[in-house]
Amino acid sequence: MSNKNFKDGMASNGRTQLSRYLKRKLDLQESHAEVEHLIKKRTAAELNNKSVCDNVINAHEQNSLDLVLPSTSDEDLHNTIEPKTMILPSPYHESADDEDEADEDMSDINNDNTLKLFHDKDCESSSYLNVKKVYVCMDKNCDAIFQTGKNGLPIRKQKYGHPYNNTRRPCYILILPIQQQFNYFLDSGGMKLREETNRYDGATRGDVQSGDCYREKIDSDVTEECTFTLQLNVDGAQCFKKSKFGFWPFMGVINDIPYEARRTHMLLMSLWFGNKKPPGGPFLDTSIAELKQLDSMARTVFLDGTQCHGESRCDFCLHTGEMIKVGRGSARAYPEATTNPTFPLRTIEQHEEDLMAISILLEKEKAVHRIRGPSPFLALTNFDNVKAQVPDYLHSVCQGVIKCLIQSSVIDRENERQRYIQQLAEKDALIFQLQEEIQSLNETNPQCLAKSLQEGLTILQAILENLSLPSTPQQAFRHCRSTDRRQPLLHMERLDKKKSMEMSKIINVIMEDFWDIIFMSSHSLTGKKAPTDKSSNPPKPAFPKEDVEAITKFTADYWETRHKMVIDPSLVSPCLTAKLLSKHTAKKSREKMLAEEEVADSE
DNA sequence: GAAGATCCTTACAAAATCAC
DNA sequence: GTGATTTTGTAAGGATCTTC
Repeated sequence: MSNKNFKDGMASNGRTQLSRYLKRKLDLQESHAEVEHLIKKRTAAELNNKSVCDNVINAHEQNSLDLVLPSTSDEDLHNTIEPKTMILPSPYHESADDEDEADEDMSDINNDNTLKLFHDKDCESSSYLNVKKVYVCMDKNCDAIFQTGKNGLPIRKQKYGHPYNNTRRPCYILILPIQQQFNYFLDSGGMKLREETNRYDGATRGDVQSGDCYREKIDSDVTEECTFTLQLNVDGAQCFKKSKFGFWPFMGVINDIPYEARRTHMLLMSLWFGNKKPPGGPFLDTSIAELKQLDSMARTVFLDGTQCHGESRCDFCLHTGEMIKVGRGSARAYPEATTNPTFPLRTIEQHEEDLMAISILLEKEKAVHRIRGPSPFLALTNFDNVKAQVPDYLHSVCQGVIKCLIQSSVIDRENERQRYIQQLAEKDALIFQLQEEIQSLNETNPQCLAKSLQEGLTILQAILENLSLPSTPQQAFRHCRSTDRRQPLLHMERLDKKKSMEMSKIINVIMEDFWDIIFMSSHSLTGKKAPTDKSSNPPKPAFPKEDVEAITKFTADYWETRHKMVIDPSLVSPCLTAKLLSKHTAKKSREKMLAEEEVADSE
């Protein structure tokens, strides 16, 4: 900000920084007397530097505006009056001494009585960085500014709004001095950083400095070599997940320095903390009532327009939009225009005409081309209310087109999923039908499956007696039944390899006859969890104890009758374990093979 | 009947638990 | 503490089935 411009802004009568709207009114002599009166009052207040309240520029979700601020050189800064904060003129400023008179002036511009409630004395001042703190009513539906006492804290009994409750976490706005931050930036070599980026070659595309709008500003007469431009950004965030309290920083990013420097030299202009969205506040000419309607679009509040889904919401043209039915309600849509040219583009001249029309209507609630009143940003020098706006990336793109595309994709996926679910249900029905057939067959031929091992061994006995192979366990079983048990027996605690294999084969045959691979692969001998099983899965259930005892008894009987040996029952256990292991391995092998086939099919 | 694929059996190792 | 037991995994080889 140049020293000259800054001084002009600080010490002039304020007319040069009036909004175009007010200047226009001045030119047309519609309200010449009242405006002059206002200017006179405000200028006095500014020179006394008693208030910074008008400097608070609250924006709302994900809005970005471009404005041009004349800069000061390093040298100029030392000659500049060191204000506590940078003063941007506002028609709402008033001194605390002539409160009543100022209230009348404010009411001429904005009928919102809430604006009358704020005075500089209602700020809590900080000794560090000259931060001002403005307390706002914590009530959800009230944006009244709390009057503060001598200690800087809100007094309990408030003239307007609700009484201050010091047991509740307060809502407040921190107003940080922009000028002081800007000085720090310049003291840190800001001018040098600017010179580094002032080498646009006309061909290389960048994020900001190669933009047409930016180049137009830079190449125009309104800027000087030491001019800095800013992007204004604001968005809100919760302090932590599920917190009712959030904070909304209003920040300025200096365009005219390298990207990394932009991130390290951001200007924090104001900070809202509270359990609700930030009020337009006494610093802006937006009514509190309209602010209550604000649900997402800060841009509309701070530029004083309708909401994003309102009529003529496009920031760049006068497309009014069309109402379409959505569900049980309706919504405004902006279909692609088929005519060419489509709709006239917005211009600053048309914007001023709209503001004039509004002033004639004197009805704040009626919007003209979605404009309800002059934007407070118009008070900024060289601020183009139309060109300064950039597309609302968050709401127009992320929550607009992209959201629709994602939803469309999700719907396709959901339809596909429903088809698969239906096919799966048909397969399940088929399986259920086959199971019923199997059950029916079992019932008509009960000898196919035994209900217990004991019952099965009885059936097995009947079958074995019809076989003639002496080496089979079946015949051995028959043999063991017919052998004279009075012969002397040999007690065996270990078996040689040949007999061990024979025992394994006998047990394999018995188990194969009575259980399928699913049952055997899903049971272990004892039901204990495998030491090598690191998963959290439960251990396999134990094999039925009575069945183990039956097999052991049968094997012992067989050995006794076949080989005239009394075997140690513990010799049977490894054979059972080995069989269960083989089925387990086989099942795993099949599953692995199927998985590989599925992978191959999918590829 | 030969060749290949698939399944089963066996041996061995690792790790944890249990009984002594 | 030590050895036995149990469970699981891997690898190798054999048995069985399928195809030609």
